[in-house]
Amino acid sequence: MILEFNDDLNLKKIADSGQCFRWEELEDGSFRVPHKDSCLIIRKLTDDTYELSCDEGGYQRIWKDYLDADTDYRSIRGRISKKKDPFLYAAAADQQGIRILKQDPWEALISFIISQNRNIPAIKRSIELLCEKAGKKRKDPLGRAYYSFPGPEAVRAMSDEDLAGCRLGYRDEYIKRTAAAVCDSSLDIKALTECSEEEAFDRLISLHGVGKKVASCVMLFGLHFINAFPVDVWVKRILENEYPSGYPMDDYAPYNGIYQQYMFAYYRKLNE
DNA sequence: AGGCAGGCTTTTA
DNA sequence: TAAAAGCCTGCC
Repeated sequence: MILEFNDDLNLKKIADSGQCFRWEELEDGSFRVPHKDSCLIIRKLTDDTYELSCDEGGYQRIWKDYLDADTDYRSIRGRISKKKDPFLYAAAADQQGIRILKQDPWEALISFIISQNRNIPAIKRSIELLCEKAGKKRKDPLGRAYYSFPGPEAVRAMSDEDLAGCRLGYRDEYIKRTAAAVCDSSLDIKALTECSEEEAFDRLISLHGVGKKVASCVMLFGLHFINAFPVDVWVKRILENEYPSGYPMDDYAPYNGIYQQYMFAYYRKLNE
């Protein structure tokens, strides 16, 4: 189908933003986007039209929500004052096109446990290995093979050898225990989306291997609490270097997560 | 209570 | 060799 889309949407920027790790750019500039049991091929045609491999029904049912299409990112960017906050203003201008995807919470949880203390290429590699070893082999809309993200049972059933083959290092124990916690319902993933922000945070950090940073990422990218504000090494530097007298977190509620993402992507680019 | 040091696997640059 | 979208334990 051809999709008319008049708000911010830059596929390349989203793919590089560090919020998702399995988007793949194809030769023609389109992107392969796996999500749950589905896979979308999406390509930009003009400023506000895109070619999608799904039909209208599939878009309404799956991808509209995944792309957070009902949120007006342009107006959220428009709330930033150039005068009061030139750094954030510059970041948002440069990173215009980023959206916060509504990813699968389980995938976000495992992905961000894997992410700790590693750079993005290494994260992508481990996740790809995990999918190859425990996911299901599927075909994308172009008929090419890819692997789905394995569910909790599939991860729990992995042999130590297969898990070690994902090059997770000390994190393999975290992954194993988290999969077990979800399987035996000591963590109810589905309930997380329905509880308060505070409650969701508390439940997440109670997991072995999940601290404040990873929990915040799961909240922002998996549970779509767009006010969650993950502080990693880059954001820490931003707060120290650009906001020595304090960051106006309260003024930016409830959009702190979106603004964090602009700053994160922008600052990384500046320091590459 | 809350902060700090050291260790942890592996990859990347 | 240092750093990487950190967390855990132990210590104060």
